[in-house]
Amino acid sequence: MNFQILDADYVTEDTAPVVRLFGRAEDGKSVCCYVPGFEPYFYVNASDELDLICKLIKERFDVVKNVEIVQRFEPVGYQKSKKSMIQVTTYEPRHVPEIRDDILQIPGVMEVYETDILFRNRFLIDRELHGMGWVSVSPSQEAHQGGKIYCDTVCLDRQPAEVDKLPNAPLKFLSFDIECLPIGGSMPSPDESPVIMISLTFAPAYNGHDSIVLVAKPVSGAGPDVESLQNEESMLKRFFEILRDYDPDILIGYNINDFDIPYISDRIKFLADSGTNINSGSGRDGRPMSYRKIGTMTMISMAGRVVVDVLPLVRSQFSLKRYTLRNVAKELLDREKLDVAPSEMEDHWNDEGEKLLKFIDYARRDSELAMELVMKLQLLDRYIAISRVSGSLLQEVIDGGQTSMVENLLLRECRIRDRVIPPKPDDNLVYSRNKNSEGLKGGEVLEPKKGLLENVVILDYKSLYPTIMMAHNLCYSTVVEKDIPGEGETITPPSGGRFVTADVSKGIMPAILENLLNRRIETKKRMKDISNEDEYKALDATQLAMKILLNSFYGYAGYTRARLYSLTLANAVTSFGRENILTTRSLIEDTIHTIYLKDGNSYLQSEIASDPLNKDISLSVVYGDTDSVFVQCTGKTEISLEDAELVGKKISGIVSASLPDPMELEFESIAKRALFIAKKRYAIWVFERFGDGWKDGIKVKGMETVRRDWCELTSKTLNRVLELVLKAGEVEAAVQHVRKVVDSIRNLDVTKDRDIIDDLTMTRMYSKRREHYKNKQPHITVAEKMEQRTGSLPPVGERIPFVIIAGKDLFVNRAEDPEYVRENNVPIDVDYYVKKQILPPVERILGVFGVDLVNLDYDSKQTGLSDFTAGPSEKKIRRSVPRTSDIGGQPPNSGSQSSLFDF
DNA sequence: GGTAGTACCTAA
DNA sequence: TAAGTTAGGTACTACC
Repeated sequence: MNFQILDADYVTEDTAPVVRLFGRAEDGKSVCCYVPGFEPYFYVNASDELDLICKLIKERFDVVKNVEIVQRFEPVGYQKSKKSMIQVTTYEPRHVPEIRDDILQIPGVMEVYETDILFRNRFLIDRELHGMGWVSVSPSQEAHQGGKIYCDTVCLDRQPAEVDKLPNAPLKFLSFDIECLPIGGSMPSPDESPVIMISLTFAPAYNGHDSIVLVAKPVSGAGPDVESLQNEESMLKRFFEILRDYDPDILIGYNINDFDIPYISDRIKFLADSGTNINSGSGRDGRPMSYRKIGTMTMISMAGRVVVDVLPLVRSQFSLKRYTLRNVAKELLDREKLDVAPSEMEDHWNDEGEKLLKFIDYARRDSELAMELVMKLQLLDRYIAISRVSGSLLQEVIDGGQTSMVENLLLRECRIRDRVIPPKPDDNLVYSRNKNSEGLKGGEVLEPKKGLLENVVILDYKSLYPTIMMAHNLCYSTVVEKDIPGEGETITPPSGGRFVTADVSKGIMPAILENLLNRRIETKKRMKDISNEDEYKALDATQLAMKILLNSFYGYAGYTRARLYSLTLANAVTSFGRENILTTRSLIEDTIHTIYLKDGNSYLQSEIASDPLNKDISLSVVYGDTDSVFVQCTGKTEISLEDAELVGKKISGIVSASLPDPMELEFESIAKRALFIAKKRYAIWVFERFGDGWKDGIKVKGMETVRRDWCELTSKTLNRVLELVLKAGEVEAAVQHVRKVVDSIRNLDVTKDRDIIDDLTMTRMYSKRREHYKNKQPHITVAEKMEQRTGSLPPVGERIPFVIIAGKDLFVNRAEDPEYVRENNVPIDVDYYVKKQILPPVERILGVFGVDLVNLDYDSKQTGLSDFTAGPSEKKIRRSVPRTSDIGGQPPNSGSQSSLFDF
């Protein structure tokens, strides 16, 4: 039988650990496989007298089952040979952390290694199994008789082996959402407010239901997808009954980690304290779900299943102004969330008819939306692929950061190469690392040639940092710290330090990266001749996972909480990167200099005889950031996209040939027009190959249109300006447009059109606890105002919307909650929006063309606009445009979404 | 009026 | 048992 590993843990039977692998089989059955015979261990590094220390450990600690002297490399530094170390095996996994500190106290003991690897991970790593990987268990084994297990199949196997299989098992997804009845309209609390409804959405369907809403009171006139229960107690019981019966692999919800799951858990505890016991068993081992608060995060665990809170996933993958389910559903699914306002809940709940039915349907929508987000946006595919490639369990990949996956890969490769890994650094070590961490320098950003440019070829380095590590054999295992290699056997990066060459000793990290890179290329190749859509998607997710993993190693090396932290290594990588982009620039400008085009081919001067019919194009690097170069092409005649493409490919070929393998400068795209405002701020009209033709679009980087702390009005106005300037070259039309916008704001009657508030709303993240703010911030003032009004402060991490209202006070004090402004007809600070939100960003763009700011605004007391003049750098030209003239081409937006500013 | 310090968000 | 990294622009405020 084959099944896919969803989760793993262990139980103790007769003082010996037995690993449990939970999963879903090909035939759809859920499986729990018991694996006995795997033992916990760790390493001890001591000076001399290993035999004596072995004996001491064995005598002193009765939880030690065995000690053995083994040969291993130390974690960091090039070493010519392995070292004798002690491998200590204990009876139970918990014994490892129990004795490690005492062992460190033994005279002669210097370090302990791998003392904090979770047992389930230790098992997966050593047996070369992977999260979400397929394993085969032989059919001959007897069923295991352990505990109360909610699985279709319970089996026993000492040696489950991984099998190669791409598609996922027929996984079952259950999405849920709870509704609580707030007492007096305030935030519900588990020891006061009952859970009144639970909505469930199933994929695939459960007994013919796609969704069910459980209601904790009698309901009449509801459809078949509503289950009415007598009271809260029987509803909660029913919820867990369905959960166990449906037996989902993935439990989904929106904000369930921080709300629904802790709420249910606490509510059950509260009910139990008042004498009502509910079987809340929900894991595959029949135990309840549990949660722990770690810092600001809540960690959920449920044996055998994976808990997926959609909120953090959406947060990390989409840049949105707000992450309420309402806004996310609207932005990403184009779906409306249905809501009963908290103040009306009680009224709806106490109703017997239509209002109650409406409430029920509204509740249903929430679990449907969470499910839809996961399915339609394929939110899990990438995590499943990362789990399979890195080996970490899916739950860890979803909850954790890059650390767990990088460490998982490192542990696997190091184990094969007999190299041990240190434990996570303690607070003191982290502190001392942080103190010195100013020593890590990053990428090089070239000063852009500001202004409007034409024919800019864009090239970038493919996976720059990973390829640098491979090319120069940069690794923890190659850095020279302990043993001294021979003459000429080392590489010295621009940042200093020394690394042995791959000929002397191939680095572990370069090996991992090379493997990932090659597999990614192979996966991409396979994608080309595959017609099955699911398989294509799985391969695509796999190649993306490999890309993510490739790019995670550099950051890990410079991360102060990493087990393996090396400033020398991280600095080596970035210093090669900086050197590289600078060399690339001079190679392009000084060595290549000009490219000659003839009959659809490109040549260097040395490759071609001078001929007046040739098209010569001279090159200039106008911008570059870390791994990219923007090359402006100038010629005596018009340069076509095809010409620019030839140039780009020629540059790519020449530069790549000059680089060590596998570094590669890739031709990316062509900017027909490009506008550079500052470092990290530009807009380009970009063309990319699309089959035989070209696909074009405007790409904006860093400017206000892509920033969430500017209002929508700014984005819309700026986008229009950029489009006019870049695509049509129509500066005048752009000026005209801005005037029209300014005019509209100046004449705004906010009391009449309250929808405009949406366009004037800015958002900022409430990023740290209030007491840590040294200065007042607009969004924090709003958060405080909201606290006064509703009694609760928004949680840290939430994005807070605000508008600026009229008044004489300081800016920060005039920030106000948009909802409050809408409801109370609070006047908006029109002048702020014109002078601070529209004009400065617009001027940064139009200033390039000599348009002066004063000509874009007029004082509200004046009746009209004066003519505007060119700026000091340009010739004075009259570019007056009648205010009433039409812009043309862009019909005004109509329909319910329209706004005053959609010109 | 210039400038230092804080905060935020983005590029890579 | 929380968390990959640095570079860089812009706005606001307090302060000289």
